[in-house]
Amino acid sequence: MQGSKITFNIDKKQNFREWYNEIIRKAELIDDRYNIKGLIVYRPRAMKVVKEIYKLLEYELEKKDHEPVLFPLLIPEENFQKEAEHVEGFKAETFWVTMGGDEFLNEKMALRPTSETAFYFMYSLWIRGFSDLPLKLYQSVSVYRHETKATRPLIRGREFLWIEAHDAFASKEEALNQVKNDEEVTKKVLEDSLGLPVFFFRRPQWDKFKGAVDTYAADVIMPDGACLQVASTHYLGENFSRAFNVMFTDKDGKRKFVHQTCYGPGVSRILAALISVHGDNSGLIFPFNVAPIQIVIIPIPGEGVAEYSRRILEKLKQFNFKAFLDDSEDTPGEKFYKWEFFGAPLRIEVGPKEVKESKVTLVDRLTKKKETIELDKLIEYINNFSLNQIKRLRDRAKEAAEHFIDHAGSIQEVKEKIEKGKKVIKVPFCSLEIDGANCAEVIENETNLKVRGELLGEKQPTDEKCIVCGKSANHYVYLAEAY
RNA sequence: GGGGUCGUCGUCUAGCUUGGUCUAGGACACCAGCCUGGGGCGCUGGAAAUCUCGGGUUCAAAUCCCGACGACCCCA
Repeated sequence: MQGSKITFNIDKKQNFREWYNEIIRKAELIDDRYNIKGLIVYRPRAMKVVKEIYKLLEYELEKKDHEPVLFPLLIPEENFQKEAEHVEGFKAETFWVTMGGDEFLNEKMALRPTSETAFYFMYSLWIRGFSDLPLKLYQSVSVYRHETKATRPLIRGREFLWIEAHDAFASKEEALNQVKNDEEVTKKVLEDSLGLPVFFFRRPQWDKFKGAVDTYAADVIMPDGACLQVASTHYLGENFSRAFNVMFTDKDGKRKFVHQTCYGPGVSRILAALISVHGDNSGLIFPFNVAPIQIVIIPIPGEGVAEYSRRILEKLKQFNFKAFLDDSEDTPGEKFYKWEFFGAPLRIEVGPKEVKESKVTLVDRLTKKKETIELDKLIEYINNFSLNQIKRLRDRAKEAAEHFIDHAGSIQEVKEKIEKGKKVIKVPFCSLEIDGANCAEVIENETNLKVRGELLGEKQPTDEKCIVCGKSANHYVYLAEAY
């Protein structure tokens, strides 16, 4: 692994898919040579980031009163079939365990594609009275879906990592409020900590989670302008509590069904977005706070350099920075290229000059600008850098996303905007209820774009017409390609 | 769901059309030794592939045929 020479020369803007396919393998993030379709190995460089992403999400969820649990991987068919719409939605892509040794099982068991039917079976046992509510639990696990479409590493796999939070409330209002809560968690982690701008939509009825009343979802705009759904939150109403008989005795003494929500941020996909949005033609760029190696020290051989660089490494470790001293036999130039490719946000160069003057030379991965400072100022500099770098990454990502966004007042105009390279187009639209499905289909046939939904918290049209049927428009919806 | 391209050392590949000369060639990476060192791709030597798997045709298969598995691309 040491000293491996990387030749990487793919233009991200021109050829994003190829860029992505190459970088995830060459940067040793994943290995998709595992011999089952759609299952990949997460290598250390990816797994370290995955753990950081989990940490951020779990921290925010727990701040909002969620507690961790771990449910079994297997769900008995009996549970699975309780909510009719849910089974319909998932049965085509569920893996089933049918045998134990040589014996066929009496009842087959599903490899969880999602865990509503595992959680709510237990919720019916746990929830008695209003004092048991709200119940807010989450688990950090992998789920399994027998994807029939083409799989794509980290983006669409038959196994992927996520968190699923399952919340039960006494009232509809509290449940609906949880959706806003989930939006906040998503934005806090994705935008504030990871620098990934998200668009939080209410999805149309024809595109909702099977079994939900309403689905809300966060999309990240990828470098090719297509949307990647990185988290979704579902208002389940009483659909599942009725199916699983999850009831409580309210303050008025009456037995009532709980109101539920569930929230699923997709960690695999968040990683895919992180790689895609921040990387450039020289390789990966990680935000400082989640980088597997935050600071790499490259010695330029000379009098006292080895010892000086070891001293710096020790100091950085003392301050809990993830630092690495590359004292391999490669030439400094080779190391520069290598660590830029691997996305280390900050590089320290130390050579004879620095040793003599008690200084260090720092290079920012993002701008590649060099700066030499006093060794004494190093920690202060890094603290500053970590705050500052995420801001710059976020601004840069926002700019890249906005570049794709536009609006239109007719299908013709949508087509013109597409011609001009726009990929996410806001239009007035009749209805997100099932009666709008026909218009969505027309749009998809004409433009290849899907209706992603209405942006939460955005002003909706007052006297505009749907661009397809001409009926009065109730929503501004965003049209985009989707992963 | 439909169509297409492809699978040879760790990686990228040559060979496949016209089966035998392939005991499978190269480059990069790897290992050993040298050299060098502030933006990489110097030297010498070494190890590394029963050609994705299963079947078939043949005296003979990386090469031809069938199937499976896997990867990528395009369309719905």
